[in-house]
Amino acid sequence: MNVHEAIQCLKKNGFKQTDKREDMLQLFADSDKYLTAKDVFDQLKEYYPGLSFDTIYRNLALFENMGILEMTELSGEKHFRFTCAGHQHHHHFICLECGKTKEIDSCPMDGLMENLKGYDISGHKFEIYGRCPNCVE
Amino acid sequence: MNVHEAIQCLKKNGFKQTDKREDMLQLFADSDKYLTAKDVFDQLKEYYPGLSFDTIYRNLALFENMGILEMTELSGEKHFRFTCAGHQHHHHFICLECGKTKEIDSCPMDGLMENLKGYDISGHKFEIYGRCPNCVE
DNA sequence: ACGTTAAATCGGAATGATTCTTAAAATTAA
DNA sequence: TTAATTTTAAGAATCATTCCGATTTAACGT
Ligand SMILES: [Mn+2]
Ligand SMILES: [Mn+2]
Ligand SMILES: [Zn+2]
Ligand SMILES: [Zn+2]
Repeated sequence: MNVHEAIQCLKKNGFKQTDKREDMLQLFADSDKYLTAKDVFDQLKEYYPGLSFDTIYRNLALFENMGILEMTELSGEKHFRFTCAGHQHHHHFICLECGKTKEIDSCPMDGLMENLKGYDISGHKFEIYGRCPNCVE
Repeated sequence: MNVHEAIQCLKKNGFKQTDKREDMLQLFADSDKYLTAKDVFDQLKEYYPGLSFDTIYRNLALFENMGILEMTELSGEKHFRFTCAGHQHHHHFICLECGKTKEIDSCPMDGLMENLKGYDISGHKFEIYGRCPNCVE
Protein backbone atom coordinates (compact mmCIF):
# COMPACT_ATOMS: atom_id res chain seq x y z
CA MET A 1 0.00 0.00 0.00
CA ASN A 2 1.31 3.45 -0.95
CA VAL A 3 -0.14 6.95 -0.85
CA HIS A 4 -1.72 6.64 -4.29
CA GLU A 5 -3.39 3.35 -3.49
CA ALA A 6 -4.61 4.73 -0.18
CA ILE A 7 -6.18 7.72 -1.93
CA GLN A 8 -7.87 5.41 -4.45
CA CYS A 9 -9.19 3.34 -1.57
CA LEU A 10 -10.68 6.45 -0.01
CA LYS A 11 -12.31 7.66 -3.23
CA LYS A 12 -13.68 4.21 -3.97
CA ASN A 13 -15.49 4.44 -0.63
CA GLY A 14 -16.94 7.88 -1.24
CA PHE A 15 -14.42 9.92 0.73
CA LYS A 16 -12.86 13.00 -0.72
CA GLN A 17 -9.30 13.66 -1.68
CA THR A 18 -7.85 16.59 0.22
CA ASP A 19 -4.38 18.08 0.47
CA LYS A 20 -4.27 17.38 4.18
CA ARG A 21 -5.13 13.72 3.71
CA GLU A 22 -2.48 13.37 1.06
CA ASP A 23 0.11 15.02 3.25
CA MET A 24 -0.81 12.91 6.26
CA LEU A 25 -0.49 9.75 4.21
CA GLN A 26 2.81 10.93 2.75
CA LEU A 27 4.17 11.38 6.25
CA PHE A 28 3.47 7.75 7.04
CA ALA A 29 4.66 6.53 3.67
CA ASP A 30 8.00 8.26 4.23
CA SER A 31 8.66 7.12 7.73
CA ASP A 32 8.20 3.42 8.60
CA LYS A 33 7.53 4.69 12.10
CA TYR A 34 4.71 4.70 14.56
CA LEU A 35 3.48 8.29 14.91
CA THR A 36 1.07 9.84 17.39
CA ALA A 37 -1.66 12.34 16.53
CA LYS A 38 0.61 15.02 17.96
CA ASP A 39 3.55 13.91 15.82
CA VAL A 40 1.39 14.26 12.73
CA PHE A 41 -0.11 17.54 13.86
CA ASP A 42 3.27 19.11 14.58
CA GLN A 43 4.63 18.20 11.17
CA LEU A 44 1.60 19.35 9.17
CA LYS A 45 1.14 22.50 11.23
CA GLU A 46 4.04 24.15 9.38
CA TYR A 47 2.24 23.96 6.07
CA TYR A 48 -1.29 24.47 7.42
CA PRO A 49 -1.20 27.19 10.09
CA GLY A 50 -4.93 26.86 10.79
CA LEU A 51 -4.81 23.09 11.14
CA SER A 52 -7.21 21.58 13.67
CA PHE A 53 -6.50 18.58 15.86
CA ASP A 54 -9.93 17.34 14.94
CA THR A 55 -8.80 16.92 11.36
CA ILE A 56 -5.87 14.79 12.45
CA TYR A 57 -7.91 12.57 14.73
CA ARG A 58 -10.78 12.26 12.28
CA ASN A 59 -8.49 11.22 9.47
CA LEU A 60 -6.37 8.89 11.59
CA ALA A 61 -9.56 7.11 12.62
CA LEU A 62 -10.76 7.02 9.02
CA PHE A 63 -7.46 5.63 7.77
CA GLU A 64 -7.52 3.00 10.46
CA ASN A 65 -11.07 1.98 9.58
CA MET A 66 -10.09 1.73 5.93
CA GLY A 67 -7.18 -0.50 6.86
CA ILE A 68 -4.72 2.05 5.54
CA LEU A 69 -3.09 2.57 8.91
CA GLU A 70 -2.59 0.19 11.78
CA MET A 71 -2.69 1.32 15.38
CA THR A 72 -1.16 0.26 18.66
CA GLU A 73 -1.41 1.80 22.08
CA LEU A 74 1.82 2.65 23.87
CA SER A 75 1.78 4.24 27.32
CA GLY A 76 -1.68 5.64 26.92
CA GLU A 77 -1.27 7.07 23.44
CA LYS A 78 -2.42 5.74 20.12
CA HIS A 79 0.40 5.23 17.65
CA PHE A 80 -0.21 4.75 13.94
CA ARG A 81 1.83 3.45 11.05
CA PHE A 82 1.22 2.54 7.45
CA THR A 83 -0.29 -0.90 7.28
CA CYS A 84 2.26 -3.55 6.36
CA ALA A 85 1.14 -5.41 3.32
CA GLY A 86 2.64 -7.44 0.53
CA HIS A 87 3.69 -10.37 2.63
CA GLN A 88 2.37 -12.55 5.41
CA HIS A 89 1.12 -11.62 8.85
CA HIS A 90 3.95 -10.60 11.14
CA HIS A 91 4.88 -8.54 14.18
CA HIS A 92 7.18 -5.68 15.08
CA PHE A 93 10.01 -4.56 17.22
CA ILE A 94 9.23 -0.93 18.08
CA CYS A 95 11.90 1.55 19.09
CA LEU A 96 10.53 3.48 22.06
CA GLU A 97 12.86 6.36 21.30
CA CYS A 98 12.26 7.06 17.62
CA GLY A 99 9.26 4.88 16.75
CA LYS A 100 11.12 2.96 14.07
CA THR A 101 10.07 -0.64 13.56
CA LYS A 102 11.67 -3.90 12.56
CA GLU A 103 9.70 -6.83 11.33
CA ILE A 104 9.48 -10.05 13.32
CA ASP A 105 8.39 -12.62 10.82
CA SER A 106 7.21 -15.33 13.17
CA CYS A 107 3.82 -15.23 14.85
CA PRO A 108 3.49 -16.63 18.37
CA MET A 109 -0.06 -17.75 17.61
CA ASP A 110 1.23 -20.50 15.37
CA GLY A 111 0.51 -23.80 17.03
CA LEU A 112 -1.17 -22.17 19.98
CA MET A 113 -4.78 -22.55 19.00
CA GLU A 114 -5.08 -26.12 20.22
CA ASN A 115 -4.51 -24.79 23.74
CA LEU A 116 -7.46 -22.45 23.36
CA LYS A 117 -10.36 -24.68 22.44
CA GLY A 118 -13.62 -23.11 23.61
CA TYR A 119 -12.15 -19.63 23.48
CA ASP A 120 -13.32 -17.10 20.93
CA ILE A 121 -10.11 -15.37 19.82
CA SER A 122 -10.63 -11.91 18.40
CA GLY A 123 -7.04 -10.71 18.29
CA HIS A 124 -3.56 -10.83 19.65
CA LYS A 125 -0.68 -8.48 20.25
CA PHE A 126 3.00 -9.32 20.13
CA GLU A 127 5.39 -6.44 20.29
CA ILE A 128 9.01 -6.11 21.33
CA TYR A 129 10.17 -2.85 22.84
CA GLY A 130 13.55 -1.25 23.24
CA ARG A 131 16.00 0.90 21.31
CA CYS A 132 17.01 0.36 17.72
CA PRO A 133 20.72 0.22 16.77
CA ASN A 134 20.59 3.85 15.67
CA CYS A 135 19.27 5.03 19.01
CA VAL A 136 21.73 2.84 20.94
CA GLU A 137 24.48 4.70 18.98
CA MET B 1 2.11 -14.13 45.95
CA ASN B 2 -1.02 -13.99 48.09
CA VAL B 3 -2.69 -11.31 50.19
CA HIS B 4 -0.66 -12.16 53.28
CA GLU B 5 2.63 -12.04 51.43
CA ALA B 6 1.64 -8.78 49.78
CA ILE B 7 0.86 -7.21 53.14
CA GLN B 8 4.22 -8.40 54.52
CA CYS B 9 5.89 -6.88 51.48
CA LEU B 10 4.20 -3.56 52.20
CA LYS B 11 5.12 -3.57 55.89
CA LYS B 12 8.68 -4.53 55.15
CA ASN B 13 8.91 -1.37 53.05
CA GLY B 14 7.42 0.90 55.71
CA PHE B 15 3.86 1.01 54.41
CA LYS B 16 0.96 0.40 56.70
CA GLN B 17 -1.60 -2.33 56.77
CA THR B 18 -5.10 -0.93 56.30
CA ASP B 19 -8.48 -2.53 55.85
CA LYS B 20 -8.87 -0.96 52.43
CA ARG B 21 -5.53 -2.23 51.22
CA GLU B 22 -6.36 -5.70 52.47
CA ASP B 23 -9.74 -5.63 50.79
CA MET B 24 -8.28 -4.35 47.53
CA LEU B 25 -5.70 -7.11 47.54
CA GLN B 26 -8.33 -9.69 48.44
CA LEU B 27 -10.36 -8.62 45.39
CA PHE B 28 -7.42 -9.39 43.15
CA ALA B 29 -6.52 -12.58 44.98
CA ASP B 30 -10.05 -13.88 44.53
CA SER B 31 -10.53 -13.04 40.91
CA ASP B 32 -7.73 -14.00 38.52
CA LYS B 33 -8.99 -11.09 36.44
CA TYR B 34 -7.72 -7.81 35.15
CA LEU B 35 -9.63 -5.05 36.95
CA THR B 36 -9.79 -1.32 36.31
CA ALA B 37 -9.68 1.36 39.00
CA LYS B 38 -13.41 1.73 38.50
CA ASP B 39 -13.99 -2.02 38.95
CA VAL B 40 -12.16 -1.90 42.25
CA PHE B 41 -13.88 1.27 43.35
CA ASP B 42 -17.34 -0.06 42.61
CA GLN B 43 -16.78 -3.26 44.57
CA LEU B 44 -15.25 -1.60 47.64
CA LYS B 45 -17.76 1.24 47.64
CA GLU B 46 -20.38 -1.09 49.13
CA TYR B 47 -18.34 -1.61 52.26
CA TYR B 48 -16.81 1.86 52.42
CA PRO B 49 -19.49 4.40 51.52
CA GLY B 50 -17.05 7.31 51.85
CA LEU B 51 -14.41 5.70 49.67
CA SER B 52 -12.37 8.05 47.52
CA PHE B 53 -11.10 7.37 44.01
CA ASP B 54 -7.84 8.87 45.13
CA THR B 55 -7.34 5.99 47.53
CA ILE B 56 -7.88 3.45 44.78
CA TYR B 57 -5.47 5.09 42.36
CA ARG B 58 -2.86 5.70 45.04
CA ASN B 59 -2.89 2.12 46.18
CA LEU B 60 -3.01 0.59 42.71
CA ALA B 61 0.10 2.59 41.84
CA LEU B 62 1.73 1.54 45.11
CA PHE B 63 0.95 -2.12 44.53
CA GLU B 64 2.31 -1.92 41.03
CA ASN B 65 5.52 -0.27 42.22
CA MET B 66 5.92 -3.01 44.84
CA GLY B 67 5.50 -5.64 42.15
CA ILE B 68 2.35 -6.92 43.83
CA LEU B 69 0.13 -6.14 40.85
CA GLU B 70 0.91 -6.17 37.17
CA MET B 71 -0.69 -3.75 34.76
CA THR B 72 -1.66 -3.71 31.11
CA GLU B 73 -3.42 -1.06 29.10
CA LEU B 74 -6.52 -2.08 27.19
CA SER B 75 -8.43 0.48 25.12
CA GLY B 76 -7.05 3.41 27.01
CA GLU B 77 -7.63 2.11 30.53
CA LYS B 78 -5.19 0.61 32.97
CA HIS B 79 -6.07 -2.91 34.01
CA PHE B 80 -4.45 -4.59 37.01
CA ARG B 81 -4.14 -8.15 38.20
CA PHE B 82 -2.27 -10.00 40.90
CA THR B 83 1.25 -10.62 39.72
CA CYS B 84 1.72 -14.18 38.52
CA ALA B 85 4.52 -15.84 40.41
CA GLY B 86 5.57 -19.32 41.44
CA HIS B 87 6.52 -20.50 38.00
CA GLN B 88 8.32 -19.33 34.93
CA HIS B 89 7.71 -16.29 32.77
CA HIS B 90 4.57 -16.64 30.68
CA HIS B 91 1.79 -14.72 28.95
CA HIS B 92 -1.98 -14.48 29.05
CA PHE B 93 -5.13 -14.83 27.14
CA ILE B 94 -7.41 -12.02 28.37
CA CYS B 95 -11.18 -12.14 28.10
CA LEU B 96 -12.31 -8.73 26.87
CA GLU B 97 -15.73 -9.33 28.36
CA CYS B 98 -15.03 -10.39 31.95
CA GLY B 99 -11.30 -9.79 32.31
CA LYS B 100 -10.54 -13.41 33.15
CA THR B 101 -7.14 -14.71 32.10
CA LYS B 102 -5.66 -17.99 30.97
CA GLU B 103 -1.98 -18.69 31.05
CA ILE B 104 -0.02 -19.19 27.87
CA ASP B 105 3.10 -20.97 28.98
CA SER B 106 5.26 -20.37 25.96
CA CYS B 107 7.08 -17.11 25.33
CA PRO B 108 7.47 -15.86 21.76
CA MET B 109 10.82 -14.32 22.66
CA ASP B 110 12.40 -17.76 22.89
CA GLY B 111 14.86 -18.11 20.05
CA LEU B 112 14.19 -14.64 18.75
CA MET B 113 17.11 -12.76 20.21
CA GLU B 114 19.54 -13.77 17.48
CA ASN B 115 17.41 -11.78 15.03
CA LEU B 116 17.82 -8.68 17.16
CA LYS B 117 21.56 -8.19 17.49
CA GLY B 118 22.35 -4.52 18.00
CA TYR B 119 18.93 -3.84 19.50
CA ASP B 120 18.54 -2.97 23.15
CA ILE B 121 15.46 -4.91 24.22
CA SER B 122 13.69 -3.48 27.24
CA GLY B 123 10.47 -5.46 27.14
CA HIS B 124 7.89 -7.30 25.18
CA LYS B 125 4.16 -7.84 25.21
CA PHE B 126 2.25 -10.87 24.06
CA GLU B 127 -1.42 -10.98 24.78
CA ILE B 128 -4.30 -12.85 23.20
CA TYR B 129 -7.75 -11.28 23.25
CA GLY B 130 -11.23 -12.67 22.88
CA ARG B 131 -13.96 -14.25 24.96
CA CYS B 132 -13.44 -17.01 27.49
CA PRO B 133 -15.61 -20.17 27.32
CA ASN B 134 -17.85 -18.78 30.06
CA CYS B 135 -18.58 -15.62 28.14
CA VAL B 136 -19.10 -17.51 24.88
CA GLU B 137 -21.78 -19.49 26.83
C1' DA C 1 -17.71 27.41 -15.94
C1' DC C 2 -21.71 27.29 -12.21
C1' DG C 3 -24.67 25.50 -8.51
C1' DT C 4 -25.76 21.99 -5.38
C1' DT C 5 -24.78 18.97 -1.78
C1' DA C 6 -22.47 16.03 1.02
C1' DA C 7 -18.15 15.80 3.13
C1' DA C 8 -14.33 18.07 5.38
C1' DT C 9 -12.37 21.47 8.27
C1' DC C 10 -12.05 24.77 12.08
C1' DG C 11 -12.06 26.46 16.72
C1' DG C 12 -13.48 25.60 20.84
C1' DA C 13 -15.97 23.10 24.28
C1' DA C 14 -16.67 18.64 26.45
C1' DT C 15 -15.20 14.13 28.04
C1' DG C 16 -13.01 10.65 30.79
C1' DA C 17 -9.23 8.57 33.01
C1' DT C 18 -5.80 9.86 35.81
C1' DT C 19 -2.90 12.83 38.72
C1' DC C 20 -2.18 16.33 41.92
C1' DT C 21 -3.23 19.79 45.88
C1' DT C 22 -4.04 21.22 50.36
C1' DA C 23 -5.95 20.69 54.70
C1' DA C 24 -8.42 18.19 58.04
C1' DA C 25 -9.76 13.83 60.08
C1' DA C 26 -8.88 9.00 60.87
C1' DT C 27 -6.06 5.09 61.50
C1' DT C 28 -1.91 2.56 62.32
C1' DA C 29 2.50 1.28 64.46
C1' DA C 30 5.55 2.34 68.02
C1' DT D 1 0.03 8.22 73.82
C1' DT D 2 2.42 9.88 70.26
C1' DA D 3 4.09 10.40 65.68
C1' DA D 4 3.81 9.08 61.16
C1' DT D 5 1.02 7.50 57.64
C1' DT D 6 -3.25 7.09 55.33
C1' DT D 7 -7.59 8.62 53.98
C1' DT D 8 -11.03 12.00 52.97
C1' DA D 9 -12.82 16.03 50.80
C1' DA D 10 -13.37 18.88 47.18
C1' DG D 11 -11.40 20.33 43.76
C1' DA D 12 -8.24 21.74 40.12
C1' DA D 13 -5.06 20.27 36.52
C1' DT D 14 -3.55 17.35 32.81
C1' DC D 15 -3.70 14.98 28.67
C1' DA D 16 -5.41 12.44 24.88
C1' DT D 17 -9.36 12.15 22.56
C1' DT D 18 -14.10 13.21 21.07
C1' DC D 19 -17.90 16.13 20.09
C1' DC D 20 -20.28 20.36 18.24
C1' DG D 21 -22.02 24.22 15.44
C1' DA D 22 -20.53 27.07 11.92
C1' DT D 23 -17.90 27.63 7.76
C1' DT D 24 -15.41 26.00 3.76
C1' DT D 25 -14.44 22.89 0.11
C1' DA D 26 -14.36 18.79 -3.16
C1' DA D 27 -17.04 16.22 -6.32
C1' DC D 28 -20.68 15.75 -9.52
C1' DG D 29 -24.24 17.08 -12.76
C1' DT D 30 -25.96 20.89 -15.44
MN1 LIG E 1 5.69 -4.83 9.16
MN1 LIG F 1 -0.24 -15.84 34.72
ZN1 LIG G 1 15.16 4.11 17.33
ZN1 LIG H 1 -14.75 -14.02 30.02
